[in-house]
Amino acid sequence: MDRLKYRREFLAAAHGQKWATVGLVLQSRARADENDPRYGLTVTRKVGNAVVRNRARRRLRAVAQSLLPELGRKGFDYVLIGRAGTLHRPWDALLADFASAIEHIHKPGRARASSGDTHSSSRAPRQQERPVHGREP
RNA sequence: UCAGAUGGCCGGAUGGCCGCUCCUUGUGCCUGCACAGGGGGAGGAAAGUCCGGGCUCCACGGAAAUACGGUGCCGGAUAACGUCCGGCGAGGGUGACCUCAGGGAAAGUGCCACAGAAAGGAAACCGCCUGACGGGGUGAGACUUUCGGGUUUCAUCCACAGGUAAGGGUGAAAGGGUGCGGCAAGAGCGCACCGCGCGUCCGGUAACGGAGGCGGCAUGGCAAACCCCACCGGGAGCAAAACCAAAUAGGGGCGCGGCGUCUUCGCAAGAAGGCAACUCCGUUUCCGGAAGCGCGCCCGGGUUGGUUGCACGAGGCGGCUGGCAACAGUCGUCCCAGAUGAAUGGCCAUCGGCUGCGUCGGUCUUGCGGCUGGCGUGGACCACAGAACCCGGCUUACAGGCCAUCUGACCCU
Repeated sequence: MDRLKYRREFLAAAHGQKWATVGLVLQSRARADENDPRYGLTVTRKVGNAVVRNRARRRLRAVAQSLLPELGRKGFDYVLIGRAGTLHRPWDALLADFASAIEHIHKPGRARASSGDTHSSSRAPRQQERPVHGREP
């Protein structure tokens, strides 16, 4: 599974759908293709020192690698953001956090952007999905 | 046994399931990737980025000076250091041992708050002492008297003039300290010892130490105030730097072509021919050149991606030799992280540790309670902390534990 590597990809995801839970914050963006889902990780200095940030990032990576193949949709980028609760959240609860977050993001009533249809998403005025396409070459 | 001192070391373990990265071997459509087997994969501080180097680029005639910055007892170690080792001196501790920004204050300038009389070529606030033929007050005595007093002597107080740094008081610090003599009272005024300074001899590579001599106290403290002296230092940093590949707007260079207009052919694109030259320069024309234009090529720079730099090194471990040691030499052996939105792990179980509670013992104590051991049980419990070019240090953080040597008490033999 590919990971996000460039700053502009993270910025694009930050403008997409977003859902926060106790253990993590999930952001997503619909790409204009039908490739496998990708993920990126973000843990800011606010969470703690380098050791704490590394541990939080590894837990989030394990979450993404275990659940994303079945829950992630093709053509989507997901960014998992660590928070203070990521470190001591029980493992099952952390998995449940991710599952509920991805469910909320793809819920049909929330935004039609979740359908993966890029043309309808550009017409939807709820979220700033449009600059994503403008930025992509 | 208890309390310490110094030095060194470790800093969770085992298993299962699922993953990451690098190397290597094999197979496969062998470019790139996939699969399988094997192997490596965070620290003592990886941290702070405070010093010193290697390496890279830039600058530079060797270098020196000025400025600026740093270092500062002596000797040694080292690639180098502000580091380390061994000494010296001063201070602290019963001791093992620890601490020290430890050059120069008779080169100069400056500062020494508050308090205090005075803070630096001394100074008289209190105190102590002396003074008369003199001034004032009080008391006592003597003489005299017209009984109001007067004269005079002594003591004492005040004022005055001087002497005095021993004492008090102020202060971080008051111009050597202690003792004896001396003196009106005092004072290095004299003497002895200590301190200080100067030179001699001895020991030591030296810092420095020791002995004896002279001086007779002059030279207060602060240099982490300026400063002086000695020594060291060019600047920036791996996001350094080199290379490759793309796609670009603009820049520079080279080469070629060309400009306007008319006619003919052609739907057009364009072709052929004639006439002729917009701006600048060579005074003008001719002619030539240059720039503006187009095309092609090249150069350099920036952006993005990739590769190198980049892990065989002032390398680790062990032995021997030299040295008190830091360390050096030599022999053997080993290859030991290499990520880049950043790998080195996620989850579970068992053990271990820590800690709270309960309970049962042991021991010390009058007791409260302390120490220690067993069992049960609980705990988002598990120190500080994550390589980023690499080394040598320093500093800071750190649950718990181990080892060695040494010191001081107490007990036993």
